[in-house]
Amino acid sequence: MRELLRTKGYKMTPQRELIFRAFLEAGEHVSVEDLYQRVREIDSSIGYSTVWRSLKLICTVGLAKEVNLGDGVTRYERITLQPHGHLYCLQCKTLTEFEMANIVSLLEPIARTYRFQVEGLKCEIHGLCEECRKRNQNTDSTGLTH
Amino acid sequence: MRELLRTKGYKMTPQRELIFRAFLEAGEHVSVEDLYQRVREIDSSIGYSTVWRSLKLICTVGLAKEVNLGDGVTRYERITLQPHGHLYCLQCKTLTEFEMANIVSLLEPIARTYRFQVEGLKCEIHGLCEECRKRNQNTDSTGLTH
DNA sequence: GGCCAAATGAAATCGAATTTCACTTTCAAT
DNA sequence: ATTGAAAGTGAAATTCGATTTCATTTGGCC
Repeated sequence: MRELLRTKGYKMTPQRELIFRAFLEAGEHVSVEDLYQRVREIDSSIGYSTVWRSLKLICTVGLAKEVNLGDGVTRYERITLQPHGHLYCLQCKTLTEFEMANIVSLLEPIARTYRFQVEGLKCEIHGLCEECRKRNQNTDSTGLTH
Repeated sequence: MRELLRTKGYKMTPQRELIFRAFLEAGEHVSVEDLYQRVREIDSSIGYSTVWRSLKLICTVGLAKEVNLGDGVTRYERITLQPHGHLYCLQCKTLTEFEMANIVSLLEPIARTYRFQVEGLKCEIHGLCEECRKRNQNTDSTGLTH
């Protein structure tokens, strides 16, 4: 880790050490706020902006990327070898990943058709997860709250 | 239009008349700011919040939906019969649509596998469009500015 | 015409993201 | 080990789009 940073001209610090570890140990898809809370349980002197900057840095060195779902909160997820899409529950905000290699092989020809240089592919299914649907049946019948 | 609103309990007003028309005449993918500028060229007394509320209303009555690309600006696009994905140029921010019926037929089984009730499907290709790539060759060699 | 819920516009507020700034720390070159 | 320049830190301030508030006006049904 220290090496990875150094080769790109960044310094290792105790804060980064802690934040990077917390990020890797956290499940997928943490927001700055999520990680900030986790980190401050261990060292409450670490500032929000340091966590924010560290997450940006983690992205810069290629270990993670931002995920934006349109709910106003940016999440960060580790970059994985195989491309995946997201099932996003509009109610509980839970993210589930699904394999999308087969979809990628459809998207790439499309990009080629439009002479587009691909930097990233994204596939999302927004809706209601099984748990939320069950929960809704026991309470109201509308499904969504807004 | 007036009827569509009335049946859902909304009133038609001169402002809405103008904003709705401007939205339909505008190309796809306008932001609130975009539409506000267009509208105020015709009637500069119309407020930003009215434009914002009208776009929300257009979504509510089912004529448009929000598109979020992670660049901090919400765009609105007319709902079309056939599902489409977006080619999003990270440099000039231009959106191009592509047909994705074949991808939808891959996504639906996935949703079913996860017992997910689908509310919306999204497919995006982020990258550089042909124009921007050409433009970059004539200036710098890095490609992206940040 | 008259009512009254809905709509409007300006300004205020919200909240996440990002920047500023004074101070501290890292680390490569002594 | 020392040190100085560059990078990093934390608190607070700022930014900026989205959203709400509120006093006032308006649409459309009686």
